[in-house]
Amino acid sequence: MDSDASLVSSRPSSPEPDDLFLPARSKGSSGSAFTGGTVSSSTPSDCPPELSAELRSAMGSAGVHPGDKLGGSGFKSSSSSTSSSTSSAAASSTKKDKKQMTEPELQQLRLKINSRERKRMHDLNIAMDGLREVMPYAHGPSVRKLSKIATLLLARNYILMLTNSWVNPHPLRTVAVPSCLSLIWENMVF
DNA sequence: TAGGCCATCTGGTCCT
DNA sequence: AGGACCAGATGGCCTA
Repeated sequence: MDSDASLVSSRPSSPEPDDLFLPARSKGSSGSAFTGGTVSSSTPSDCPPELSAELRSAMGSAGVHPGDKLGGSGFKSSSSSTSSSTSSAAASSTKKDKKQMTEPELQQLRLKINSRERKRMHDLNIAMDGLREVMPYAHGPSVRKLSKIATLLLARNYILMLTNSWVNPHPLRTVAVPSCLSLIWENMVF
C-alpha cells in the first residue's frame, strides 16, 4: 500500500537510556562515556579541535554503516485485530453506528483513520528529526540517527546542562554554548 | 538467533 | 460527530 514512510530508519547502537540520563561523572572514571554514536561534525566552531579529538576517541564508533537501509516499513495487512480485544462497554453508541455501516463504508472509514494516524506519526517523526538536528550529536549520511528514546533523553540532558550553565556560570562557558558531548556529560550537574 | 527499534493497524478515550 | 491522542499488538529489518 502507500507506505510513504521514506524515513531512514538508521539507528545508533542503542545507547542505554540510563547512560543518557546519567552524567559521565557518575558512570565511573572513563570520562565521557557516550558510546551511542560517532562524533559530530555539526558545530565544529563551537567545539575546540582538541575537544573534538577527545570526543572522537571517547565516544567511539556507533557502527557506521554506509549502506544504511531505507525505511523498510513493515507494512502488514489489516487482519491483525487481536489487539485491545478487551473492549469496555464504553463507546457503545459509536459502535452501534458503525454496525449500521456497510462493509465498504467501514473499510473506507478504517482507511481514513489509518491514513490520519500515519500522517500523525510522520509529523511526529519530522519533529523528532528536527530535534535531532539541533542536538549536539553526529549528523551525516554515514552516521546513524539517534533512536527516538535516545533523542529525547539526550535532549533532556542537553536542556538541563544549558539551563544549569546559565544559572550557574561556569568557567567553561567561555567555550560559547558547549555543543560537545564531552561538555554535556562531564559538566552535568543535577 | 535474540533483542532493539520501528512502522503500521486498531480500538478506546478525550477534546473541540 | 469527527479528529487527535494514546497504548497495545504485530511483524519486519538490522545488529551483536
